[in-house]
Amino acid sequence: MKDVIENKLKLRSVKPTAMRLLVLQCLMEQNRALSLNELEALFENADKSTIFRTLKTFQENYLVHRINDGSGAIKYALCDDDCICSLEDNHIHFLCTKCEKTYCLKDTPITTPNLPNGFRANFANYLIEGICSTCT
Amino acid sequence: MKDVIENKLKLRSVKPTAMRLLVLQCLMEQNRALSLNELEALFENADKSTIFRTLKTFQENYLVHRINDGSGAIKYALCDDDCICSLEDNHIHFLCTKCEKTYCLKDTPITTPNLPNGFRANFANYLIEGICSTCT
DNA sequence: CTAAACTTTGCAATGGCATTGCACTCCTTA
DNA sequence: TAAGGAGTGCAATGCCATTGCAAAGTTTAG
Ligand SMILES: [Mn+2]
Ligand SMILES: [Mn+2]
Ligand SMILES: [Zn+2]
Ligand SMILES: [Zn+2]
Repeated sequence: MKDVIENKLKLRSVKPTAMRLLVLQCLMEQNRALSLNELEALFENADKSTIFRTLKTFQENYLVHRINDGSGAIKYALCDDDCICSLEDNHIHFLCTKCEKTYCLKDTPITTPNLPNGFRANFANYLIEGICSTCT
Repeated sequence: MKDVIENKLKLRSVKPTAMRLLVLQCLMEQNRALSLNELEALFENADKSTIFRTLKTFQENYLVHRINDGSGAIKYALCDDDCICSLEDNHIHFLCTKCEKTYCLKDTPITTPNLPNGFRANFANYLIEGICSTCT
């Protein structure tokens, strides 16, 4: 288990510090997107800015992607191993308005529409709000 | 011109105060989504909280919809006259990363994907980032 | 092995934006 | 004409993201 986590870091050339291992493990265990505050709450004695910088490092090295779900706080979720956060890697995110949890719907790829003339797309953030399967 | 604006308000049963007429006119003239700060800057001597409450009233009466474009500030844009801000009224928004302007792509309706079992959609926010036609 | 150089962490600000309390003004109505 | 209600301005407040700085930990050259 710890090996899997360390490998994920090594794969992206990120040095495995204690904090990084913990945060990465957390993100792997929860299969959903977490906010900075949610992550902080899961640890008790870790500083928020350290977690913030951990996530920033992760993000810069394609270990996580950030999700703007309109909840006021940015959510972070694990990237796939081959993710480079390109337009092709973007996928739909779902925010349940009941349990307030945000999920990556990686099996539901984003279909980029035909844009008006002269518009070019680099990144897509497709967020669907509704009721999730456990809250139905 | 002023008639058109007043009619828009009457259509939604919103009393036409001076501020409301001004804000609505502003939103009609710019054909794009504006943030609270952008609107405030366009007026000089209007209070931000008044504009905020004006937009809130507009939003509650389907005169404007709010757009989360990840820029840090919520953007507001005019609704169509028959809009009730339902899932069917949701449309794609485009943020140009060069000029920082956000546009409603009302001609580019959102295709709601098939969600996993048990997930139900109520609202969609589909944001595309890229370069707009005037910045190309 | 040891000291300098670099990285990571913790703590305490800072800054931006949304939102609200309160008093004042303005408008409507009995 | 006075009372009630709606709209406005100003000044807070709160939340979240982000950063400066110094301490602690790690790596590397000598
Ligand atoms: Mn995701
Ligand atoms: Mn729009
Ligand atoms: Zn749920
Ligand atoms: Zn542009």
